[in-house]
Amino acid sequence: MPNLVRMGKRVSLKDIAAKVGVSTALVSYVINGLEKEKRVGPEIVKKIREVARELNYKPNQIARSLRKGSTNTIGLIVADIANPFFGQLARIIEDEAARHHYTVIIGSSDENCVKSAALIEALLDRQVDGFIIVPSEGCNASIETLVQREVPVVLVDRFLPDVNANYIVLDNFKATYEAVTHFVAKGCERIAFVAYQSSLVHMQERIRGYRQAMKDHQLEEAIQVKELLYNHAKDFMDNGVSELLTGNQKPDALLFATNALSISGLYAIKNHNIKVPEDMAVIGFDGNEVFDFFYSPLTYIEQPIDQMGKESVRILMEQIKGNHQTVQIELQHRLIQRQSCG
Amino acid sequence: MPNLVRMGKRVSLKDIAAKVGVSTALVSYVINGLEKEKRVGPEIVKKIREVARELNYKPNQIARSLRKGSTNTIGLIVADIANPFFGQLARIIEDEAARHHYTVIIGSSDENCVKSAALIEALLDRQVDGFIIVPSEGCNASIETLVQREVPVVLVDRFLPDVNANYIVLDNFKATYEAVTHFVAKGCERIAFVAYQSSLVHMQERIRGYRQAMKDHQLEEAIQVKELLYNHAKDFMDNGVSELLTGNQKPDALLFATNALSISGLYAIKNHNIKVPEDMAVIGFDGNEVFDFFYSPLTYIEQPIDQMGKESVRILMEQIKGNHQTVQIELQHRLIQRQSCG
DNA sequence: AATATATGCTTAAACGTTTAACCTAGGTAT
DNA sequence: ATACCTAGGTTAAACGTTTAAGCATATATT
Repeated sequence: MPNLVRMGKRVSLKDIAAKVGVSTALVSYVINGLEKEKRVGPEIVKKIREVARELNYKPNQIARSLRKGSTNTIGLIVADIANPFFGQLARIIEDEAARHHYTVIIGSSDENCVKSAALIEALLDRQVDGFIIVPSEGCNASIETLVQREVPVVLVDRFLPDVNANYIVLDNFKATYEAVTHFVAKGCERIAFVAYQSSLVHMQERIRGYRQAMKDHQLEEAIQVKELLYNHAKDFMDNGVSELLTGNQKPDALLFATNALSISGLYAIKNHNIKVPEDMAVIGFDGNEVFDFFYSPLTYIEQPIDQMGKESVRILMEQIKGNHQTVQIELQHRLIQRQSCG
Repeated sequence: MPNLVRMGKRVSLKDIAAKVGVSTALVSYVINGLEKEKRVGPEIVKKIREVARELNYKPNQIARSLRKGSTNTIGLIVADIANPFFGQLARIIEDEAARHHYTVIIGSSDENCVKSAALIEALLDRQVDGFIIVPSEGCNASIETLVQREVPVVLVDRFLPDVNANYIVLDNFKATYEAVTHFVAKGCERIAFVAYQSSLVHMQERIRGYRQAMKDHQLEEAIQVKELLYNHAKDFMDNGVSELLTGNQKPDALLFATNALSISGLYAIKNHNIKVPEDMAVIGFDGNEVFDFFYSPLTYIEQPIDQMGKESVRILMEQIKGNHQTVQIELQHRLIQRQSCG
């Protein structure tokens, strides 16, 4: 109630109808550009347009949504909107959705499947027309439910192998595979991989790509994967790296599996006064411009984030329109060479 | 229509009412925990609860919003959600709003007042209950309109001097003032300031703080402010800095007015092989962890972004509840000392 | 015995749209 | 004259809630 009092009541179809002296139906037709189809008289059309402008009429989307059963809103669930990777992605999705006259509601799951499920619930209650989701570990059930209920969903950045949902992801296997190959070309042999401990495919694929490449380059015995916990990555990174550096298998190259890991890792490297690339070559994942500030600018695997964002919206729009073919896309990375590999 | 077909129709109050054999009113009361107040019989209460759970009933927030006239949604307009500063801010606001059972819809204005106005319109059409806005240059009119209409608004990061709206911002004057003072303490004399060309108070205050500090330290004749255009900052930064470095007033210290400017600036500095802090001391605004990667980790002015986010939500909630006292808050910065000032 | 009070439930309007169905008057074709 | 269209409108239901108002019945008060 307070809103109505405060905001002096917004003008509705009824107000226009009253002022023009017609029914709300006619006004609705005109507002929605159906005047031909619904055969509204030309003078009336003109009058309605005038009055609508005069009263500064804006349709109430809530009412429209209730009636139409669709809200022109999509829910976007990312791991953390404060993470620049997801921030960029969100921005692209926001713009692309706007082009389709859709609004985006963003939620951060913190890679936590309980939070993720709660977000999905909340967004469903708000009747979003579809979802773009960066799925967390263990959220198979809630995504599966969405798919079952035929709620339009597109997974992005990662997918769930046992859920038959649409997705658009990077070819992660190839990405790390080529990173290792690049290291090898630069003469590295003891290449270690710092990843998150996660059953999610994107991480598993990155690990698999690393392993396979190591094998294919006859470096199988030098394989060394550090899997850190998401929540404790920062705390353990220092120890993790120390361990790596004091072990009997001291690596000459380090591959980081994500943006955040690169940041933490570079800190550790800096603190340990390790020289890049002389003592150790480094490649990161999802690099961004700031990594150029590292004294030896970081060579990194670039994801086609723009394409990922745009396509995810495109696919979702298709699904919302009723196209039920599941779409599953793998995009290719680009290796951006700087100076951290010599 | 397609939604209803696809999603197999969500269960409504009516469905529960029918199954239990009561009116929807009773169900509504029970769902909303008004069974005491509205004197619903204990067995009926139990039955309704059971059936609700059994049918997995979730209230339709759209319908509720239409009826109640409030959506439990707030609109957040930032310059660019892909910018980490705003990403962090958005994240804090998201979490804080969730604690109050509010959902946030984020829009990016690109510092463009037309876009900003369009976003405000779109969010109003969606009947948001209030706004948190990072105002762009020239958007006074649209904000003023909101205030006039008594739509709850809180400006954040910046405010508009001729609009009497709630705001929570940094004491920008003091921030740059103390940065200059810090430079002076480190022995710098020819301190230059790289800012955006903008009439917005936050920028003007930063410039004023710089100027005043320079005056107060008897360095008035060394005052040098470079004001760059938002859209061309990256392009011009290089030239701008070159100019600075070849001019007859070559500075021995550089103060950047924002995060983005620091990034561009550090690039230029790196490209020009300028030694920090020997050749030039540097202080940034809104520094974040990645600046530690610069070969000489950046000393920066830290904004209490957490407090800014939380308080903005708190103030907005007050306003939505009907408290019409305008609240205007200035927060204090912290100077984080690293190595870029010697 | 009459009246008040409490209890437990129903009715129906309202929020602002959309839209199928219906109505009316004039004009055309037969 | 009859039937039939067409143009231009109205009516009212529906979307899913919330909530004021009303209606019984039973119990308590005088």
